Amino acid sequence: MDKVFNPKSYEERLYRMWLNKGYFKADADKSKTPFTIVMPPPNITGQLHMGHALNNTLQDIIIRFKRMRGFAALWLPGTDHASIATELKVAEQLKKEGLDKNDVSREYFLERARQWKELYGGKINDQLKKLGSSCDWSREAFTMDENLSRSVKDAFIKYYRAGLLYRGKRIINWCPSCKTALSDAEIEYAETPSFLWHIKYPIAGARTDTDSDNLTAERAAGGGTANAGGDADTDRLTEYGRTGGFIIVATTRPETMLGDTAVAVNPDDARYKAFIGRTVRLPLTGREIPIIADSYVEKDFGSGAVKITPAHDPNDFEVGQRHGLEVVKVIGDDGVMTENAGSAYAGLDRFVCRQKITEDLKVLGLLEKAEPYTHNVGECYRCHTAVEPLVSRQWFLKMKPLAEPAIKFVKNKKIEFVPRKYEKTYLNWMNNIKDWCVSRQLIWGHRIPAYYCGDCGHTVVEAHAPKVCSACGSAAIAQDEDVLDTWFSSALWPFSTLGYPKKTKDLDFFYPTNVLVTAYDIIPFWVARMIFSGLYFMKDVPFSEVLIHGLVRDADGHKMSKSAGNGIDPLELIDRYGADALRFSLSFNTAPGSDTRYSRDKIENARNFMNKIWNAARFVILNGENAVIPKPFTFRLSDADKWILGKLNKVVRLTTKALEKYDVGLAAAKLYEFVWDDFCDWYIELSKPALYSDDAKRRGECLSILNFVLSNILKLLHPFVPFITEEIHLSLNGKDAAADESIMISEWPEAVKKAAPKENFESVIGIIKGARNIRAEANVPPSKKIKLYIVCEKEKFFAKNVLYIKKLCNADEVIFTSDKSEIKENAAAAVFGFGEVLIPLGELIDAEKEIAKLEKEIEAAEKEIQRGEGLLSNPRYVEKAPKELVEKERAKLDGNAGLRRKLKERIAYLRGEMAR
RNA sequence: GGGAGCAUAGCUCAGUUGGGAGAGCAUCUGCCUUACAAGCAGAGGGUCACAGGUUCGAGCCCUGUUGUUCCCACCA
Repeated sequence: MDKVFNPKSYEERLYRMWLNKGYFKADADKSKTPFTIVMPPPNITGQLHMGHALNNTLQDIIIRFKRMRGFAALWLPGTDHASIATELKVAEQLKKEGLDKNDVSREYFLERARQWKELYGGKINDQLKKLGSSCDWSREAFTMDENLSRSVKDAFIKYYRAGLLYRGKRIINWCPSCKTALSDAEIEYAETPSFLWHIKYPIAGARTDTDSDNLTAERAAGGGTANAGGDADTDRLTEYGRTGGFIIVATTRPETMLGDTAVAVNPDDARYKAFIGRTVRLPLTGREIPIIADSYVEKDFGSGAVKITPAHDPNDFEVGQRHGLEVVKVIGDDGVMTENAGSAYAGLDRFVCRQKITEDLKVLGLLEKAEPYTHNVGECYRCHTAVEPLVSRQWFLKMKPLAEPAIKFVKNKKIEFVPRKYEKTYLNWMNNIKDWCVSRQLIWGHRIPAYYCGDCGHTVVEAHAPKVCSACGSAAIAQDEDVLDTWFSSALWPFSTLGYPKKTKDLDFFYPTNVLVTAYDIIPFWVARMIFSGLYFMKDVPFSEVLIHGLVRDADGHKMSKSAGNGIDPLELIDRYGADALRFSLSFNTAPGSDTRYSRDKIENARNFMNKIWNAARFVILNGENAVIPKPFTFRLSDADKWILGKLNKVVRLTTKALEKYDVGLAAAKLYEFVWDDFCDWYIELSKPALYSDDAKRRGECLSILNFVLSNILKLLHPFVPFITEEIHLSLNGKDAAADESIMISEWPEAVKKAAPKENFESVIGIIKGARNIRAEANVPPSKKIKLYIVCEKEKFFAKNVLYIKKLCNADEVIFTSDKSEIKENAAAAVFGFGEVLIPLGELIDAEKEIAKLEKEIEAAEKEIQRGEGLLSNPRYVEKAPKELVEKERAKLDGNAGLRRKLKERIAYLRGEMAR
């Protein structure tokens, strides 16, 4: 073994070795129980970030643990085509070559996208390998592979035939600059200061000068600053009930008024009740539109009356649907006003038009006021152009029938969320679900398998294009231009990757999968959709558990992101500290499901721990050279051996239990504590007297236990830190040919028998700690040897372990006594489990200081006594609290009373000494 | 606006069914003791956000308040 811990010297080599030996491969081996995890497929545009590192570390810990537990453990990796993200990258690339996405053919674009995927798509998987991910790369899947594309087609066709897919008009978010539809997730909201314009809409039949003809006349006459008729009209504004008045509507987007097809008020709004069913004359157009009642309108916002523009607002669109309103599209795909906007406005940019309309309304006296107003404006996440909601034709998946079983199976605990609280996030979303718009106006993705007849309009949904229309026989058949939402194929991932729609052996064996590991932010997008898809196509849950983890944030609690520049690059961390340190830092000191703030401290601490393990192993291996080492448990165990084996048993149980519950944070913490505190700080130190002695037999026995505990530690730690544990495992067993196999395929440790210590070895440790404390407080130089008195009744037990005490306290003389009065020296004392430790300090002792210290201890003891007496004198406590607890309290009280007595004796003694 | 979470040591966070508050980092003191200074030994540090309630007993359960974070919607 190298003298220094240097992960770079072995990580790559070991990963290659694992790959070559085929340890990651999982077969449908009927003699074993399957355990399956499908990896959340990273985007092919992805670069490994801390989120991926956390996600995949967790999965690798679980799958390595299960593999060691004897399962046919499959971790299935793959990548996602990431429709829009990739399309943007490719379009960007084309742009650099002076090409516009819209000017090249579909085929050319797809070819370029495929090339892009070949070049960059595998990058993230190479990065996952650096992390140590033990996935079965032979099964690596891609959402646009032939098999998976077949699943997508199959799913679409089955949904369609079941009547769950329909085509309809809906408002979508459109970027007039990129000229593409955007999904909700691709919109960013920015607080933008603007105005809330209050516009007067004349009740039809009233005398007004609002027709566009009049406006033209007004302009021709050179007017425009004031309107003579305006003042008279203003008087009428507040008198809603009077014929010939106005209704005031408030809007942040005046340009859309040209497409208004109604004004809506709340049905319970007393101010407007009388107007419902009447009409207003839409200013600037002269169109007459109805006043309708809809509960969507809030009485207290703005004027309480809303202009309804079904073509350019999602909510208005729904209102329009409910009331059968006309949809007038006044803004085009390019953000320019259409002919429907009228001759005065057609051809204007939407924002120029807004300006002109407010001016025109002012001229007409129809602008009541412009109130400063800050609101959220949706922007294209890429070019930050304000998105324009537009009506278009899309495919929708009916969600209600699919959501129902998806809710039921979670409520019935057929699928469990870990931690439990995320079930609420899921159910909340499922219960409020709307039909899913699955079509996207993009090129890169799964093209919708729908064909339309150019002659009769007949629609056919088939895996292959029909030659002629089945309805009219025409050959003019064209496929739908759109592709499917990326999440449509992701939703099928747990079974499409295993061969669906074919009934393969793998699908039969590995489905349903066991646990899905992902961050909470994609529960709605992905987890929910996999659940209803799995239930629909496989008639079974896609996984029985969902392990949710949090996000990795920076030291200040902000989300790590490229644009903010606060991200830490996991590859750089691996390079500098090693993959194991990165992995351990992500599993240690974290709670399931909550975000972690990540800073350099954490990985440095983890690296230090790796270094600790490395050196402990070196200690064991170096001492074992040329030694005859018997098999463990073939000899009489020392008290220290029994103690460490008892501790090992405990940590085996705790770690196993924690990992069964996927609580890696707890498992890591318990292992850390055991390795560092119990094994390194105590057992290794305790082993030194034996190892440095001339007793070859005892030396071998001690080494036997050291080897045993160390090799168990390595196995327990292996899922967390696979590289270092493998490297040490191979060195440790270098001489033993049978054991010279990878730790990856070794068995998970079980608790051993014969380990429980007969006597409480903890009190030996107590003695040592007490003595060290005295030394430190009294500033006894570490090199100075001391004399130690142990006052207790169990001399035999401690005498057996006196070597440890001498070594670890640096004492050259240990004297046992049961009668303290025999000690005729000036000494400082400490109390341990069964008695007291005294160290004669001669001139070094400061009696005053010692007395002060003892008095403080008496104070503490008295507080405890008071507490205990209080409790025990309370009859309700004695009556109701568990008996063992009451007994424990009584014993404690006795102990404290004894302690107080001893301390007082001690003070009296010191005072006597001082008087002398 | 709807929903969820969080509030514990200077910092980052654990704390299982209610039964005397823990870790890592940081701080202070002393040590290169032949595995490890990326280390060893020792020490200090908390009104468990606030106010009530249930209970013999509350960091934990209930109600309210304050602060804070996230998700969804995006209200003209």
